[in-house]
Amino acid sequence: MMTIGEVAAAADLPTKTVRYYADIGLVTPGGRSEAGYRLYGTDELARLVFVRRARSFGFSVDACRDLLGLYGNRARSSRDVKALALERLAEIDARMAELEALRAELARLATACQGDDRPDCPILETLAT
Amino acid sequence: MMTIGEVAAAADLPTKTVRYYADIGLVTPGGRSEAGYRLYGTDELARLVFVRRARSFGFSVDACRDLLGLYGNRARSSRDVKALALERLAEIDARMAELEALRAELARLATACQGDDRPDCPILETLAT
DNA sequence: CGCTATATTCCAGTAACTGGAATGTTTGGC
DNA sequence: GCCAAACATTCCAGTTACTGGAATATAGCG
Repeated sequence: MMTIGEVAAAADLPTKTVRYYADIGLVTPGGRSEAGYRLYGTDELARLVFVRRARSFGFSVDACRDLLGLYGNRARSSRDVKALALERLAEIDARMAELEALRAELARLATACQGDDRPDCPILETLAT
Repeated sequence: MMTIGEVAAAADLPTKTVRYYADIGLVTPGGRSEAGYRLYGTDELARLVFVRRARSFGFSVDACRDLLGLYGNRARSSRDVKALALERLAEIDARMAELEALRAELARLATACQGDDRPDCPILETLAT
């Protein structure tokens, strides 16, 4: 059994985050010491690492909850996992399209702007009208 | 002079948002009615529209504050405006690169996943190890 | 006058933590 | 055996940019 600091180091997560995950019931400690310290086993460590990876893929904490459920379910179907991944993929695509449009317009404006001492600026003009 | 509802409609912003902008000192009303109602003139309306546009370009509220300062400053240099735009552009680029990498990896995993009744799933395996 | 729409302030919640304070526990050295 | 350092606990507040709702006051119309 590891204390929170040990498991946090092992999972490469801030201690604060591990405590937060415990608070919201995402990854709860295996038990508590007599003094009330959270104690984690290798199971919980694996779950913490799993969550860190899933979060790095941009899955929300709620999606991580779902993924963890599937992770720990031997009777799962890969269909359900794939569905979550495709959902996240769609989110990414939507966001990228949005950013791309924004980027193009902003780049156009920045190019049109002289960027000198004078006050005239197509960027401000566009925002104003 | 317009009441908050009127100016919000004219600026195409929720009333709540206009009040919020007043609270944080981003766009303050020109004055108050005897009863304490916020009153806005065409100047403030223009500023609200300006902020809505800048926000839609993804500028943070703080960046909007800077942009508004330049907008209302006849002695500004377009260099300063352009700098803010380029900064935002760099943010967008960074975010897009991040999303692109994420998307590629996630798409790879999703493709490798059968998505059937069986539990075997390379997505979960990747997250777990 | 009364009804309805609109205004006010204040409080709480969102997402996912992060920082800090006040306090309790464990551990290692001397 | 004691003390200090390191680590743990809980709780509160702050972050971003709003949004929803409650309790209350005002305005405009018939």
